[in-house]
Amino acid sequence: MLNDVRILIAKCQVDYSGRLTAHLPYAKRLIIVKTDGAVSIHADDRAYKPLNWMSPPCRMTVRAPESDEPDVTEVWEVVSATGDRLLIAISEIFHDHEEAFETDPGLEKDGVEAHLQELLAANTAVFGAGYTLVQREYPTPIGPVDILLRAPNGRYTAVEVKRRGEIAGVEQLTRYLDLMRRDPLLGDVAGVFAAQVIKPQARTLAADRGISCVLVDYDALRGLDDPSDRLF
Amino acid sequence: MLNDVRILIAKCQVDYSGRLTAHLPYAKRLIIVKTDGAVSIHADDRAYKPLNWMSPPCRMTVRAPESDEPDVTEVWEVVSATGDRLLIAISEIFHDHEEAFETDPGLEKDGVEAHLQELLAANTAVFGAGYTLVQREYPTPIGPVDILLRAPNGRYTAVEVKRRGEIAGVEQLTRYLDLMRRDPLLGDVAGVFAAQVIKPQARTLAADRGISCVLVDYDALRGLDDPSDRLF
DNA sequence: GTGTACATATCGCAT
DNA sequence: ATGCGATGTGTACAC
Repeated sequence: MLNDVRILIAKCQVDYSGRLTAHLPYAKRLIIVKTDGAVSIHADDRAYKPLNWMSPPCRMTVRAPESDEPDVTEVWEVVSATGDRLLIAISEIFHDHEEAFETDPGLEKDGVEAHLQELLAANTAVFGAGYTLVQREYPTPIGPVDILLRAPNGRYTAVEVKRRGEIAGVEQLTRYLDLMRRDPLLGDVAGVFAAQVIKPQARTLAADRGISCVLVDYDALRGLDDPSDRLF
Repeated sequence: MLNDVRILIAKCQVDYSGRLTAHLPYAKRLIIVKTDGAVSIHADDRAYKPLNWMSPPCRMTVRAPESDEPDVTEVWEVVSATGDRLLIAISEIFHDHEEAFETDPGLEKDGVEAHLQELLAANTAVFGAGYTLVQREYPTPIGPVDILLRAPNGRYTAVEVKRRGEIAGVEQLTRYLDLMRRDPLLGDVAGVFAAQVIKPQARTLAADRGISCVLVDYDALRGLDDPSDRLF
């Protein structure tokens, strides 16, 4: 573990070889070395994504330039355990800064799929009157079904929960249904695709597979779950 | 378009609301503002991924702190066209630097799926003797089939190309086959799943669907395509 | 370690 | 804009 984050602005050339090979010709770029060992090389665009990088765990060594690298002042070689290699040839440094950081108190999130699943499991009436919760994360050999319900008439119902409903989610639920329907204890399991927004293609595919769709209003559901929220 | 990239190390608190809501309590962090408008807030770990960010297009305004923010020196508000909002309250600046960049000459990649597809289309013998290329990116209503071949016996063969063969790729090919087989001009199209590595689950699913698998050796194929490469 | 699914995924291309 | 597929996806979690 390094102590400091290093921020370097330098003219550099970069070569990566690993899952693919990639090359960056000489140009001025921002290079960040984090305390977890991660190295990233940024242009002034591409949002937060670097042009090239090495993820930890990896190890960096610095060597002097070879004789055929006239303008290079130093070469960084970053190697990962899987054999990925990042070579950074540095020829001119414009800015160089190191800074110590404490452990970050961390990010608090709200509104991800897990929260949606919790709220739906606690409010099964969303799926129709009389539906009862059997289990969340009901296990199948190819992955867990988000929510398993039982309809008033006794039929099991598998619910796939997504923030945004797209084709892949319908495919996922279809695989679960195929498997569960082979289990005589479950019988002819019904499928429900629940999401905050459902794209037309996903809706069409679901209809074609006999899967019904439920649109979820996250804020309303949270309100049902905790009416005091409405005061704010 | 801003002129400079700004690198700021500061104690800050961050609130994001958009696709989800997220909160970061006060701590020292690295803040980068790129010339494309992107803002990212980094801890000293998590590889190249920021704790919080705003992607362009977005607009940043800076305002003075409210009276109930005693230690705050300034507040950045970053808003995107879709209504996503990032609030950064800055209370102590440790480092602040701006640097101008030129347009980056850009990244050259080799070994991505497109190259694999090119090589396979140019070397149809990989699929068996006598196979001929009908079309690359053969269009269907739900997306293009990577390669369409014709077998020596006249049967059409749809090839899905992946660098790494996983279940999703088999599902994708299955959807294409379902659709193509409805077209009387194509008839009973065969399916081939071609990848550099194929995971056991994907292989099993493919077998279950009557799809055959072809392992591709990228380097050998490139050698076939351009024998001069072997000299290097 | 493998398999599976989520992510503020991001990114690029075609319609 | 939306849809669709690729990504050096990265990351967490279960088996």
